[in-house]
Amino acid sequence: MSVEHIQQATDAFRVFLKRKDLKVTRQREILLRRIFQREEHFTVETLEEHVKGDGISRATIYRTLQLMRECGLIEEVDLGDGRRYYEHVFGHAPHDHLVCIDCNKVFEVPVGDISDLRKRIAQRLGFSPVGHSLRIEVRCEELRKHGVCNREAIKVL
Amino acid sequence: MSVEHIQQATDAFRVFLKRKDLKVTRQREILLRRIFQREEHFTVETLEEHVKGDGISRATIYRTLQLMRECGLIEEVDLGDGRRYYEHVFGHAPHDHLVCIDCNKVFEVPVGDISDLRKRIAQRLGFSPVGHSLRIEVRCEELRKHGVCNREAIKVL
DNA sequence: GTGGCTGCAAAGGATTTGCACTAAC
DNA sequence: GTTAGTGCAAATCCTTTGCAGCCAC
Repeated sequence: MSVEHIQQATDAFRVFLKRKDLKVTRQREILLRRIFQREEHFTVETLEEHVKGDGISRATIYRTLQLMRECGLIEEVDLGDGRRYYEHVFGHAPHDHLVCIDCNKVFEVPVGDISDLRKRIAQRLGFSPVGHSLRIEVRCEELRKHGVCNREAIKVL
Repeated sequence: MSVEHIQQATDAFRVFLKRKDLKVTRQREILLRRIFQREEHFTVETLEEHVKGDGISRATIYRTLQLMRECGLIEEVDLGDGRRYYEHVFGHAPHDHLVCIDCNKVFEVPVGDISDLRKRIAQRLGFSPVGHSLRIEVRCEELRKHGVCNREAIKVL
């Protein structure tokens, strides 16, 4: 994650907070930095790991993630295992997820053609699309045949 | 839901159970019938409502839904509110969901073009697709402009 | 100083699990 | 009869909330 993107996110969050008469606190700044420094996909649990030692409670993590979502800095991701995953939005192109149900690896694919598709689908019903979440489930052929999968996940959780 | 589809589902479930040396119980048969008779989208909670009086515990519902999922009779649906929804698979064409973030109505749209798309995406990475989940978020223009939405949801939860 | 923020611990809600009893085969 | 299934209640997991003290502004 580039320094500029972290800065961009930090600024956006500060502006958002000010506009809502909310405060820029130590905890909020640290969480934002950690999220944009280290992680692509994360859960509350992994994030808590990564701020261990910074003295930030889980309650604050939940509350802060909520704010960042409202601010549009992070998004919820459905990876199909029931857990709540997030990813930050700056610094990587929008993408969808391909999840292997054999080896559980997660691959990211550019949104590409789905943009047109979702627009067509929404317009057919008279709506304007504002977002989408697409998860494609796949199986490794290698795994099925030889019991191993050598394919590297583009992003491993 | 047509009688033939209920029969088809019942048979499939029985075969599945036998093959795994599991038992065809009163509870499993009732749950299957209720699911295929009445509901398109449902949660454990609504299902529990619909078998009230049949003496089936919540634990059994959870355990049975798990089996039906393995059997391929029902699927989990992501409607984006964190709750776990299911839908049965027989008797209606595969479809995706379009969720209005203004009025919370849910519309179903035929899978159509996404089949090709997901195949292309999966094959680009060397996988075979086995399923997908697509949720498109939209806003009602009417609601935004006039504070009301007269559009009928194709399937309301 | 004021009003929002935080940590803590308790509460909530959904789902899972251990166990003794019951039912399917 | 044997083996799995069920109901119940307890346990677990994740998330939210109430409150007293703390910190940004």
